[in-house]
Amino acid sequence: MSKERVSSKVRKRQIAVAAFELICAQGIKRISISSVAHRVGVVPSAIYRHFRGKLELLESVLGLIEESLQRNLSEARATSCEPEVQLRHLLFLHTKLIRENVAIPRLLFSDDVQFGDARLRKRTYGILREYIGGVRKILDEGKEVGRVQANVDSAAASLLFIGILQPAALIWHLSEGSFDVTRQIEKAWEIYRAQVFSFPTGTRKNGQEDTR
Amino acid sequence: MSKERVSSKVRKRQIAVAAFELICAQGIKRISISSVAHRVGVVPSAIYRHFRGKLELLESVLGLIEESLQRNLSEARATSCEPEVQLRHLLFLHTKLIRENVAIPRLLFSDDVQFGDARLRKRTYGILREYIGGVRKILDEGKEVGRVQANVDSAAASLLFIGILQPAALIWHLSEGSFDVTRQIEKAWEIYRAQVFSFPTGTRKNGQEDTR
DNA sequence: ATATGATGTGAATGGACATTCACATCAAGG
DNA sequence: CCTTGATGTGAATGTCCATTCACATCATAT
Repeated sequence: MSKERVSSKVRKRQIAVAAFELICAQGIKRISISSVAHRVGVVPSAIYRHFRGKLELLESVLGLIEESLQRNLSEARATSCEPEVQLRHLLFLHTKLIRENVAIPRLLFSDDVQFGDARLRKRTYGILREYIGGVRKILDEGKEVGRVQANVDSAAASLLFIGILQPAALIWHLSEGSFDVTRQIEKAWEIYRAQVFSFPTGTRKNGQEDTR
Repeated sequence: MSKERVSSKVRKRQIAVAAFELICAQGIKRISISSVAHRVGVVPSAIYRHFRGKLELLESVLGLIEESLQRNLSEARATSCEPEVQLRHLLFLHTKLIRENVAIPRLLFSDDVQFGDARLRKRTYGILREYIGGVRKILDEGKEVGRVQANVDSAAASLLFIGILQPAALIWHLSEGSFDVTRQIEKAWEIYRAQVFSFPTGTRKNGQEDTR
């Protein structure tokens, strides 16, 4: 059936990628050992030569997602030393990533992860914490050099950063593409940026806490 | 098996509620006609006296969710005529709702809805649009009376409002409750509020667009 | 009181799926 | 060449599930 035999290391990745792509295309519910095997060009039982079971396969897919997110983080940090530019670029990359790989939110929010094995949940938690931690680091560094408002809570701001995109992506998917996600992100970013970042001159004043 | 016979109208709701509670407790994947029937105290085939199939049942659960969200919206609007207070209260209600009924995000983001029947997807889309529309209305009214910054895009701001809570709820659930969701919401709201709402005096100035 | 329609039951059917196992085939080293 | 371990195959098993159907039972209107 398959063209050739391949070393386990290569097959393992092939299988994980196939599963990832299937989730993108059809959602989590429809991936089965059978469907993944078929996509790789192999018989279902062959999967078990490389994974102990479905759980281990899903863990492997989470690994792929982790890679993508980390890659984005690195790329964003490399673009500029300006925290605002870094974060803006990260938002751009994140938007792109999710548009092209619906599998990511799909899997991360899926039932299998959220209610399935504790191991999957912990793994997912770790991945998200790492990513959000990266965002937070950008903000904290920005604070040090005075580019980020000192009175902004960086933990909260890093999560809210995710909130810029998450609802938009959801609606976008439900609307079957008719919703203008790019515009939404743009406008939401403006709101976010204006509050989180200091102005270049560093002389913005707007009395934050003593008004209520 | 069941204590008594009940009219279809009542049973229908019982069944929908049972399904909703099961989703809360165990996630979507584990609800089956069997499990729902068992929870109601009835035999699986009895479900089909009231619903054409599983799809119709899920639609019915979506109806329950719609009710909750609309109820929150009404209650929030009734608390005050101040848009800021209304929105703050809505955030509070929303937090509470999601903490107590994990089923809501669970179902709305589930595979069954996102990749299942187009009908479910449209229904969900409608529910969310209605809810977000309500938020937007609050913001637009606020603009009219000068309580909301005129240069804020209300469509974007209403979606970002959802973004205050959504990522926090996700992390909270993954962390198995150890994450302090209340504090996160509080801080994120501060960021949001400060940018979206005008100050009581209406004299805030911070040059929005000419800085980059 | 009895006919009728609504509600509930138990058994049965068929499909999808994860997993296992005995066997086949290949690649590489002795 | 031939042994050995890794990779792949096809069939089989057992479980869970949605759905259907013939039959039972109740509620009520006539």
